[in-house]
Parts: sequence; structure tokens; C-alpha cells
Amino acid sequence: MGRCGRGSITLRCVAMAGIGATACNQIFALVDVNNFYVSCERVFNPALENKPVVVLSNNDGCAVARSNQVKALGIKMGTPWFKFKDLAKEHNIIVLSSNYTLYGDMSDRVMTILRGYSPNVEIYSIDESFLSLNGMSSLWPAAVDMGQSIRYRVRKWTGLPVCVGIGPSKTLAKLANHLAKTRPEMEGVCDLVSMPQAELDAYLSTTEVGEVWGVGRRIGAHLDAAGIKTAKALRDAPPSWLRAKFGVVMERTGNELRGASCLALEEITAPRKQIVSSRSFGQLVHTLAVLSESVTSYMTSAAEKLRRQRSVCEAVQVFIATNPFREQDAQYSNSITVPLPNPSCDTRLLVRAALFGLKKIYRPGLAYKKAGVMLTGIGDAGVIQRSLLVQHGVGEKSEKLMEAMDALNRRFGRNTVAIASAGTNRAWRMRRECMSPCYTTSWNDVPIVHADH
DNA sequence: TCTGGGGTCCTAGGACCC
DNA sequence: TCTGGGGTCCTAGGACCC
Repeated sequence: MGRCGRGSITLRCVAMAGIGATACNQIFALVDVNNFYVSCERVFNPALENKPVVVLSNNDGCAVARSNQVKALGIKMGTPWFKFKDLAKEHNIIVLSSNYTLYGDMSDRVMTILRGYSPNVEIYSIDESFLSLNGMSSLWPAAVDMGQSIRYRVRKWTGLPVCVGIGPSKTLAKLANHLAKTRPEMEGVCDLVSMPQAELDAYLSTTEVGEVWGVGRRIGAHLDAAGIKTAKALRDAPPSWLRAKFGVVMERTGNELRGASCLALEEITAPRKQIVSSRSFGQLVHTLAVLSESVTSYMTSAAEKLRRQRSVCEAVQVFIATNPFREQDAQYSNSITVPLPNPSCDTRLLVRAALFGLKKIYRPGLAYKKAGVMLTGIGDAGVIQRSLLVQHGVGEKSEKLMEAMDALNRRFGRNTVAIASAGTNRAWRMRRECMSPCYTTSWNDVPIVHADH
């Protein structure tokens, strides 16, 4: 067990079986744009500055971003628009529809600036990034100064306000960011690494446990019932108790709060393991024809995402649901997974599979509110192909086939091979022989709907 | 009348295999 | 009057995040 003192905090790096504590002496910064969507809108319309502003979700369904003035009125994230319409009128709240293209572009600008501060950046979401500050102490002897510099530069270059939290683990950096946002005296930057222990304890004991990253509504309520009401109480709870009661994830959160970094910086964005495309409808939908149109359009964009990350998928899932808020209506929701004969990223094939599934789960006489598709079994084309062959018992016997595939891989790139090999007689025949009947279900009779007009 | 969309990980239980 | 043990894979459900 080693001891690593940093500033006046004393941290113990605990050896944790199965928890995977990374090295000591990590320092993370979390940079987060305040009220991101609202701030983006303000950059392009300065008249919104210092006014109450809300950005609404798709179909203008509910609030997804709120200015501080709106938060002060008690309007919560996700509040349906119709529920605060009157309040909005009363307080002259400016209500905007969302513009995700704009927000994505602004996000890129911020992330580019952050890369100028650290070579190790993890883009965690559209409006926040973790930076590794390891080895930065000679450049920035006081991390707070770096935080202020980030705030100044991002504001100056993009017009967006950010807050910076600094801590010895990601969870503490998140907590620091929360403090930087909510305690005006911190002026937007909070460094827990150099904070004296007594002050840190004081902050943690006035922070509700639900504010801790990884503690949601459900577990928050359970912790509360068990007497763990603050971040400090969670930090000081016995790890074995946390594990027994809440599982490994919460045990890790406890360790992170004690300053033992268990979550590493993930700089490389891993390819998605599932890709979803779904929407709620503006109006209720009754017919298979309209549902088919939507599903076709969702699948088109999902397949685009799949190809953009150079993957293929093994199955598509399609789901539909009625409106659960309309209790007077008959309720129905269902989903079906349609396996593909071969891993693919071909839009037409995926659309056909989805429509085949949709037809199976569609029930007439209902009012549908939502539909969507999910691509599953996503992986690198070459790897999936190989694992399928092995799984079906032809692995060892088809060395030559493997060699041929590898050669094709080298020549055309991985995606090409998955599709091309589906067409080769030998591969196809072998697969057909080994497949279970469900894989050979024919959905070729489902008409192709052209999504790209 | 009107309630977002897109992800991740963990766990438990069943099927199946040797 | 008694029913192995260990492993993998798959799925569903529950929790969390933004």
C-alpha cells in the first residue's frame, strides 16, 4: 500500500481486487459548458443574454436546456412544454426549438481549444471533456490558473461560458465542477487537489449524495434510507458494504471519492456497440404504411452511422409503442430482433430486415406514438465473419477460406470483405449448411422501400 | 391536446455443452 | 429418498450517464 501526498490532501492508494485502480498521482480536469444549448443560442443572438431561455427537445416536447433564470423558476430538466407554458408566459421565458447541428459545431470548437491545454483529452459528451493534467505542474504551478486560462480563452474564442473542476479522480473532478458551478466564490474553477482537508470535508459534507457522479435517483434514495446522505458519508462508507449492497460500480465510486483513480482517461472513442435511431411522433400514427416510412428513415440514418465507424451488424431490432401517458388508450409496445444472414452495413438490406420485423409486431387498431430501430451485434467486419464461421463449426476446417478472406481484407479493406464474402459460393454454402433455421428465415419477399429519394 | 434521444455497464437466469 | 461442476453465450431488466 503506497501513500501519495498531494498538496495537503493525503491519499491512500488502496489495492483493490477486481476494481482496477490505476496509478496514483493522477490529476483530471473536467471542463463543462454551462447550460450548453442555451449558451450556444446566446452566442448567435446576444439579445438572449441575461434573459430566461429554454431550449426544447424534438417536436418541442420538453425542456432539454435551461438558463439559470429558468432553473431558478424551478423548471426541471425534461419538464414537458405544456406543463410550463403558463409559467413561461408569465415570466417572459424565451422558448427555442433545438438546433443540434449548431451545437455539434460549437462543441467541436471548444474541444479544439481544450486540446491546446493537454495532449490527453477525453471528449465525454457534447459539452464536457476530461483533461489529464499529469506532468503539467511545471507549466501551471497552480492548476487553478490553468482553469481560469481555459475559461478566458473558451469565452474569448467561442463566446461560451465554461466551468472547470480539478481532482485526483474523474469522480472528484466531476464533483469539483459541480462546486465550481454552484459556489460563486470559486469563480468557475474548483481545485480539490490543493484544497486543505478540512475545507474539502466541509464541502463534501454539504453536497448531497445524489450529486455524486454515478449516484442516480434510485440508488440515491437507497443510500439516503441507509443514512448515507452526503458525498462525505459515501466517501467514508466501508467499500465492502457498498459492494454488498449496491454492487461493484458503487464500490468503485466510493474509491474514486477517496481519491483513488479507478476510471482511466479514454482518449480514443471506441466504436459504438449499438446504434439506435428513434423518434416520438408529433401526431399519433395508426397505419403500417406510415410506421414503415418512419422505420425506413430511421434505419437509413442508423446505417449511415454504422458505415461511418466502418462496422457491420449481425441483427437489427425494431420497436414500436403507443403513448403510455394516454391511459385511456389501449397500450401496446413490442420489439423484435431480426438476424441477418450475413453481417452487413447495406442500407437496403437493413431496411428490409427492419420492415420484415415491423410487419410481425404491428397490430392494427392502435395509436402509435413512438418507433425506432437498433443495430446490434456490431463489430469489425472481418472479426465478425471469422467468429461466425468458427461458431458454426467450420473454423478449423476452412483454413483456406480464412486465408482467402485475409487476402481480401488486405486488398479491399474490412468492410468490403464482409459483404463480398457473403457472395462467394463457398462461404455462403458453408454458412447455409451450418445455420439454424431462424437464420435462414426468408424476408426477401418484403418489398424494398427506397429511403434515398 | 401536448411528456426527448442516444448511449453504457452489471446482473440474473436459462440454454447448452463437456 | 438420491440429482456434478464448470464454462459460455444470450437475453431481459435495471441502473446510470449526458
